[in-house]
Amino acid sequence: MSFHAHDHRDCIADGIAAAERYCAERRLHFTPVRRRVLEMLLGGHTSLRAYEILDRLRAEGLGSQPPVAYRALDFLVMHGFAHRVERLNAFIACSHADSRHAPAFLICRACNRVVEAESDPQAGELGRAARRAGFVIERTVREAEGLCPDCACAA
Amino acid sequence: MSFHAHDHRDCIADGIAAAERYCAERRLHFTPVRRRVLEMLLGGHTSLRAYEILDRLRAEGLGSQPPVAYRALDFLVMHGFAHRVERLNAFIACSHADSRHAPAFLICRACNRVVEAESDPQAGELGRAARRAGFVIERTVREAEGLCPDCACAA
DNA sequence: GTTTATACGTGATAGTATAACATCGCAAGA
DNA sequence: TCTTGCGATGTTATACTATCACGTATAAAC
Repeated sequence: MSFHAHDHRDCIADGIAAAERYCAERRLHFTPVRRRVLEMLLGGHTSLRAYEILDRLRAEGLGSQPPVAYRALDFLVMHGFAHRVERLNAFIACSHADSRHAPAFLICRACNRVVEAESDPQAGELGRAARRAGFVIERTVREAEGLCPDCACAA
Repeated sequence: MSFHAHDHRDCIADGIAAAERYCAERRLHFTPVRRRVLEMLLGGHTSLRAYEILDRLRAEGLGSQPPVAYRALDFLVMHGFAHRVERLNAFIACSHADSRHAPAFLICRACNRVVEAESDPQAGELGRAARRAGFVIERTVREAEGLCPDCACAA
């Protein structure tokens, strides 16, 4: 996944299918709200904020109070279908439907697109600093803000 | 700076002195509110949230409304005396009073101490992904959450 | 001294997130 | 079948984070 165009319907269908499989295997409930929120996140390569999601759920009669959205997002994040983008206080569908990983994000401040790269939690300066300090890493946040190729050219 | 004990009064005095020098050189106003907020941040190796800072300012008669705290924090962050920790929505004094740099943080989820390491914005998986994608990095967020040596042993 | 730019005071409001408790529905076990 | 327990949802309220807008004060520049 990069900043290039592609047939986006596949992203949605594949993402939903993967989540269905995963939940079926583990006897998890892939409920209507959870499915719908994942569809929304898969629907674009920009992140969505919790209240944008809530507004859409409300419009569809799937829930009207903040906890509805946050619970669905918690579920999706916990099981790796979505990630939280700390820098934006927002959420985005996972691009690597496979296993657990430490996501890294490139965030375009002009067009708001976000692309995900994988990273090793123990790698880089964080890993080095942790080993030096005797620190046990459980989770990492790696996000870069800047300009995507399209917006950099336009600038 | 690491998770080890040290004489902490020096941290505060040195940090304030450096900020004074920097501001004097550039004709910036190191006002009472700004100084006091920096002292608070230097006063511990945990991060402080904006409203904790605001509460203390209020108690000292230095301002009672959110913008007072946020303006001071904006100033300190802009000039590199403090950093924002995205993962915590909080702020911490800069440990490297020197020049501009891309901070990386190790955040202990048990004792809330935070230590800062330096990093190269273009390094690591973010840098690689950016070069591959043609993405121009302007700012990076690198934060690891986990257990510091003390808390890892205690666990 | 006047001008100008910067900082501060203040009230209002926007945006993000969780606590707490009630209800519902389904599935495992008596 | 019953009931018991668990996970999910509904709902109210509230906590926490951040900014806007506008007026005033202060200090440096001219």
